[in-house]
Amino acid sequence: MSATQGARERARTEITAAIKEEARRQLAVEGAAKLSLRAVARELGMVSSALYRYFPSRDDLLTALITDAYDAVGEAAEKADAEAPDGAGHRERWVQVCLAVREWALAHPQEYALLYGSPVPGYSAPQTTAVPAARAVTVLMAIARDAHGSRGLAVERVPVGLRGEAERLAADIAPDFPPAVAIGFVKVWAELFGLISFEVFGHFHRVVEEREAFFVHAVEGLAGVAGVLGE
Amino acid sequence: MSATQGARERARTEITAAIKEEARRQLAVEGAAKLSLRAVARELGMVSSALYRYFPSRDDLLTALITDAYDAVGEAAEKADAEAPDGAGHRERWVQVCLAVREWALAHPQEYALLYGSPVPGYSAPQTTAVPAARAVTVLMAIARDAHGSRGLAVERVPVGLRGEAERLAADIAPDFPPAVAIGFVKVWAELFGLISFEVFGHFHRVVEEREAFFVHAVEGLAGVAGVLGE
DNA sequence: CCAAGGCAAGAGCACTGCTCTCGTTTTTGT
DNA sequence: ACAAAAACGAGAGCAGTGCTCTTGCCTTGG
Repeated sequence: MSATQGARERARTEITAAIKEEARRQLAVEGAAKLSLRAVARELGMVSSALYRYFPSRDDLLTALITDAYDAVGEAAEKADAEAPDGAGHRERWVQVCLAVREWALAHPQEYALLYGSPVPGYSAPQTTAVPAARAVTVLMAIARDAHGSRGLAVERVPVGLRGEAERLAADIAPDFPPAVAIGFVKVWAELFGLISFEVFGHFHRVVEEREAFFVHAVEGLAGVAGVLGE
Repeated sequence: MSATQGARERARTEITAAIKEEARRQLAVEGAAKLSLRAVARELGMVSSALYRYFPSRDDLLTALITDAYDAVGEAAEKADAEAPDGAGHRERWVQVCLAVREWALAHPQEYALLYGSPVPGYSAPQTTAVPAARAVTVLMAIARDAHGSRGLAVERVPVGLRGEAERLAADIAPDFPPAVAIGFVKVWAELFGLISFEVFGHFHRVVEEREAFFVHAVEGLAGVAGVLGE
């Protein structure tokens, strides 16, 4: 909080960062299952019990990594949107953001697995991760919103049985969205991560070869479902 | 192989099955991360080292569970298709099969996570699981094939940059499919599991409430992308 | 300046996957 | 039918894990 903090406090934040960094390193190499508190401590030249001053348990370390990872993917999405060329249409922005998320996932498969793979313990982080988790989706939502504002939105109709859910959903996540757009958006959100997960988790092995082109084609289709048209 | 096998051989298959059964039980309760060989052995009244006569390692036990799980979801899909009413259109069959996969996943979340969540070790099963893994997708492919045969197929066009990939893909997975259908089918396949994974892994918590209706709406949309029309 | 609290270290507990050895039992080859 | 070979269960043991507790040191705040 303050620029000049006590030496002890500074040491604490530094060591905490070092622990997370080393944990992230081991996570990338061995995967979440084999992430070992003792190994992290060993590599940092401290004894394992000392590490518990910083993280009360292994799961808390993992939760911290999850929060950071959500932030990282959110930042990648935000950066991609910000760097989109000025004249870019909504669909082009959409594709660029999706590509950024995919590339982050491919570059950090184990961290991605922490976020969108199997939930490791019982339930790790209920509320703490909610805010950073929303960053990436907020970017895509903003694009849909812009498309909506400039009438670049066209969406399929919602079946009657789902109309109540659609209205409730719109009210919850984006009150300015028409219910049909809200439903379409959630669909697309989940489907996007189906595409990324299949690629990251190896299900496209010996199936899809030109993966980036395939991905772009797919998310262009998804943009249509979310109602994000071209220019 | 033979109906009358030696007592030893019969005991072996029985014990192997008992081990997998108990492992599956523990998997459902605690999750894959905490599945313990020793706990399984303990529950079965044998010593842990004896278990290694049946599975060379913990990962091999997991691989066996994965194979069985692929078979289970494949069987669920096949059954749903077989039980579809006689006059059912292609789209209705499609939805029923998707629902069956989803319901299996919701009923066996930990086993589902083994298949479509984070790949646990490095890579567990390369070729062994390929055949059972294909069962479910084969069912959906058959529906698309039937739709194709009765001209119930209409699919978006493939961009030029992806045309080569589309042809190669069609030749690999379904030579009787037009390239555009093959591409659309793979897209839909991945997106379907995005929907299921988000629901099973809890990403729809406090987002989607009427989940079955939402799912049906979503997979009806996917049917369209795969080119499977109504009646 | 001194008590209070944060800190690192070590020992220790209960648990894990896995290996090896050692008798016993079943199957197999002659 | 008998001996050799293979399969098996039990136990001890190794290296590793998450986590707790106690013991001193040292930086803080009053």
